[in-house]
Amino acid sequence: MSKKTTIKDIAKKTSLSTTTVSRVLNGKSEKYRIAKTSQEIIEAAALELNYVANHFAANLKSGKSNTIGLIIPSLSNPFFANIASKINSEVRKFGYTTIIADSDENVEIEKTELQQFVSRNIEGLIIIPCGKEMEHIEQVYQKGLPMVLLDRYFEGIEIPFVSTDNFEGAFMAANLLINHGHNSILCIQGVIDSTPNKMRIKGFKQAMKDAGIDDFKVVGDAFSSENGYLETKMLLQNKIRPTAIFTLSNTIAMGCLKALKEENIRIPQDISLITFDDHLYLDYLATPITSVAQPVEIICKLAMKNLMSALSNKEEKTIKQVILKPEIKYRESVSRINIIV
Amino acid sequence: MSKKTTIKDIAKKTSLSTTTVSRVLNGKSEKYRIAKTSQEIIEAAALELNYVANHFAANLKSGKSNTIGLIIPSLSNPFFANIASKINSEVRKFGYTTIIADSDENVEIEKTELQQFVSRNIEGLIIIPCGKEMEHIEQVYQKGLPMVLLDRYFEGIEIPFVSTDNFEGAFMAANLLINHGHNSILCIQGVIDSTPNKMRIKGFKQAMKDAGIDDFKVVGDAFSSENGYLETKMLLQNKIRPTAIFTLSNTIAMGCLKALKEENIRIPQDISLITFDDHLYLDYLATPITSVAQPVEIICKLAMKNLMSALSNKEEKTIKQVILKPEIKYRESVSRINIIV
DNA sequence: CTGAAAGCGCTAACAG
DNA sequence: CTGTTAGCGCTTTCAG
Repeated sequence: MSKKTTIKDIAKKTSLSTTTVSRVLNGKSEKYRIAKTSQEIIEAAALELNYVANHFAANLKSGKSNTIGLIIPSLSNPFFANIASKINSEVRKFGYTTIIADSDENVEIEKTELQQFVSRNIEGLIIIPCGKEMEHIEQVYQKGLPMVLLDRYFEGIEIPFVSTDNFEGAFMAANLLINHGHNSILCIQGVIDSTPNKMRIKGFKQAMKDAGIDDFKVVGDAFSSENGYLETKMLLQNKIRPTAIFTLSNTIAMGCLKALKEENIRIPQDISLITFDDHLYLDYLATPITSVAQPVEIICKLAMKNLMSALSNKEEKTIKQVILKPEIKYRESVSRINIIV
Repeated sequence: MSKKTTIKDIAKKTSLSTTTVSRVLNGKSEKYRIAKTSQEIIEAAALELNYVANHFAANLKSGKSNTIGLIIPSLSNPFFANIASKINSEVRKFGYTTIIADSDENVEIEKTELQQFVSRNIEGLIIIPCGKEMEHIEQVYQKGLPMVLLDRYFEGIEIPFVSTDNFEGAFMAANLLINHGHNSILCIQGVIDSTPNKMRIKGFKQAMKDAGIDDFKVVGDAFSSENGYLETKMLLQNKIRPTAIFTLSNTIAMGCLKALKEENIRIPQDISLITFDDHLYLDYLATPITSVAQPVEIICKLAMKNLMSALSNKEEKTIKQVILKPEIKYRESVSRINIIV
């Protein structure tokens, strides 16, 4: 690898000091009233020598990395990939660069990634925690690093977050099922310890309780299609089946669908399905699936706004925890049942 | 933000030199035969003071960033998000960290991201170019930075790449259509200048030519669902319709599906559909869609192997350009037509 | 087994 | 308008 050009090289070539070169190359010519001619020769030299600033050296001195870190649980989950994409373009708008890390739903990896980020002097952090632990995150937050949690958050601590009203979403979904006459419902959940999951379960159970329904079950333990597949497969071993399934994510629904298809169970004739998280593809399925949609676009924008304000006035640690309302997307996957008494 | 602990702090606290501290903290105790006791007090102190290495300072001196850069055209495209996810975990296996950038299918952003990466002293680069230009990429390559192109590449230059035989894939798809009796075919393409797109078009046209079919058309200009949607909408304005559509990506197919659904056109009764790129969801659609599947897993693994070998022996610039065979996933979206003569 | 000293490339006082 | 000087925090000779 050919050695890189440094400002020193440029200084030598132009017979100016490194300071002047640095100033010109950082757009501070105005501020220091540097001669037009100097500017020109420096810029010409930089171009000719193919100069690329050494970000590390600059950061080491200035302490500004101009970088935002984003940790998400899984890029292969379209729900998160979509968020990553949106955050990325938002961040760019503010003149920062994003570096993305994928924790693979694994706390240990999450911890490593977090350390990586800290050691890279990132200026702000957006995290969708994998949700199993929070100490490591809180510790970094307490050090004063601006941070926003997305989607998954932790209760009872002051880290800012932007999320959806998961209780409400699940409550709405369960009630939709109930109102359609369903009274035997299976709920396939995601990561058990994660706040969104807990809230969803709470909302689900509340609806059951309010309607006086006892015949329900909660199974599963991951926001993955494997989980959805396995749980559905197991369910179908029994002769007695619920009338409806409520999956707590997109990905779980996908696995559930696969199992249902393998067993030739039709939606919604044989079983009804409703899921948390919306996605384009849900509209094109054999039976379009009714979903609880989160306002992803808004979540991302708010998170960024939140983070950027923390970035500009660091002292004032305003606690900003926002919870947005979800919305039901009615499609055709929930059938109306006539209750036989 | 509370000041960070440095090795200096640890040195002071332990009454050892920064050199020794650095060595212990970098796992070089063995190599320098450092006393067990010294190791222990240093490690204890590091833990207590909550030490996190400053990556920039380390890199500035050593020149090793331990980082691989990945540039992809769009994280919101599941095909690429999936690749990002796989690359990310492969890279971790080799003890490196990935930083991901999303060019948003925009060459200008791609150029900026590339500069960002270079200035961050990344050690290797995996790029899925947005495909419109290549000079900036080649320039970085010529400087000696290990690099592999994925999926999209450029012909006639020596940068290593791993891709699919796009000609063959499109040729196979077109022939499948032809063998099913289709003789009026619309092809909706992606980014026109990109090599995969060009090769696919070539394969498609070759098949048409071989079969003596004149009634075909190529439209569109982006690997996006909007493109698929718009082109299909426009198509449906005409009274005369093709018997089959061949979309050159997943995302295009999605948009096409949306338009078809809006106009109540059934697949495959009214029109047949085949698409490049496989995806789980294609199996669960109203009509499961036949696709040309790329061996994504293998592509990612090979790319990494390629990159890692370049990383270990930099002198030997072996040119490694590999093209893998795609595979047709037969599903139900292509109907058999009886030709009326 | 340990340490002193010399920078990596850049920026930021301070000083003209 | 420009330059000198002093580091940022770490690693790496070189020298015990």
